[in-house]
Amino acid sequence: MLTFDDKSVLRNCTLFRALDPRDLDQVLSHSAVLTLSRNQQLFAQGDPATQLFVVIAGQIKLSRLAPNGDEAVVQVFGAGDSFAEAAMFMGGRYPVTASAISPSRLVGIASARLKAHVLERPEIAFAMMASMAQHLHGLVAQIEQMKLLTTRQRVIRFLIDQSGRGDGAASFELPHDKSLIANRLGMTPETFSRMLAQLADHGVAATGSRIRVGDVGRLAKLLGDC
Amino acid sequence: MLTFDDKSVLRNCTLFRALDPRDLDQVLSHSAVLTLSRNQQLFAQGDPATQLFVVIAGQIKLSRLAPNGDEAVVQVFGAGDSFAEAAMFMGGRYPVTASAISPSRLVGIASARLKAHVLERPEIAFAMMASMAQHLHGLVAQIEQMKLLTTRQRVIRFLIDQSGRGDGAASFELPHDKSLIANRLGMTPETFSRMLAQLADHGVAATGSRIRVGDVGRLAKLLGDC
DNA sequence: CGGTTATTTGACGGGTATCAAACACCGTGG
DNA sequence: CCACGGTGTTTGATACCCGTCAAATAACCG
Repeated sequence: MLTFDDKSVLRNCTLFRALDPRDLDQVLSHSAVLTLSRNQQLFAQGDPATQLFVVIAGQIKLSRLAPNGDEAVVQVFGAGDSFAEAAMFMGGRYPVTASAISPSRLVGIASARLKAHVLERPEIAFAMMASMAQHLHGLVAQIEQMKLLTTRQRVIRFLIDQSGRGDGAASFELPHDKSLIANRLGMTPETFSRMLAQLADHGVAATGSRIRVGDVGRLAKLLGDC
Repeated sequence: MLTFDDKSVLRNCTLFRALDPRDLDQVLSHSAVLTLSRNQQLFAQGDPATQLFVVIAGQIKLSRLAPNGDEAVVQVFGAGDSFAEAAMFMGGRYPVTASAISPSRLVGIASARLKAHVLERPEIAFAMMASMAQHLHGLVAQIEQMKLLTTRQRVIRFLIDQSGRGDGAASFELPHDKSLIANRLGMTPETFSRMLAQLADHGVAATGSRIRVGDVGRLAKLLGDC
């Protein structure tokens, strides 16, 4: 059942922000709330796609699995993010596997129901398309990164992104396990660890999952040099 | 001006296939036809995004440019494909650069106009979302490739894809310059050339842009081995 | 506290990028 | 028809980044 806090997240999430409360209630009237423990799978690549999801709390990772067991993390979503909007148009199969990387709470919305709503209220379609556009942009950025940045540059860029600032000092927690971050950045955990160690010479101190950057601007300059 | 042949392409393209002819005419009533010569740019990364496009003939590449001039090709579209649907929801800026890699003909459709149509006919929104979903899937597949396949595997997979078959012999033309293909696959032209040369031992003969594969199934098996 | 999982560190080898030069291809103009 | 410049492709030699394997250490959790 949706709590009051749940609704507050949903009212402000990217996908539903533009909807008026009445429409939102309509959409949510038959939604299911799900709770996942760490590492629990939500759906697997190839499963029939019947719902899209909005994260209320926790973190969900979308990944693809190779026959040999290797995993490629495609995206990670947190509170307020929605995913699998595309699924309802992809011939009914999820193209990725989704699992929780921390205890999570989310709502699942039946695609069929949502389709019906779109026909009545096209504004919902705009919200979905905006959300999909954002995902597209994220994937494009990722491809760009992998194609024209070295591992060191990707790590630097990741740190700058996480710092949320353009210059000065910063301190923050890594959003999840280092090995998962390494995967997201397209490198091995070993390499990620080494890069982090190297950056100590440039004002980056890592103690556990806490990162302290002396000067973000200096990192940005380092990015340019190569 | 739209010729009869142009319309025939548009009627069958992924984006408009589901539309009834009357709606299509409506949508196209204020569209612009564009002709681009090889290497001519359609729009640049950062330009205000006012239109989406459908390719009638030729090929368009979407790429991102690094400050140092390096280029990352993100996708290549041919006749019947549409692109930049997402732009109308991305704050008004194209996130990539688009240019023709062969003489091309395309229609540009004003996003504002299309938005208005969606409000009247939500079915159009479904078509757009389906198209965006396909793009999403393509990008996910690309990320997966780069993350868990070696250069050789990517070349093999590319050849299998191009062959359009699952087994037996095949012969086909490469869709464009080898250096562009190399970029798409995330490797240098030199490496691509060498990989192709290596594959001669496995029934792949390349003479110019014509590829002859002795047995596609054998290639698929090779993919699995590593 | 013990056992499991993450992370670090080291040594090593191979796969790719890089640089450089030779070569093929193609449309142009003489 | 051939010479010619430009572009694209191939081939070779070299360097080095990064993945792999292995072991030690640290962090985590019941």
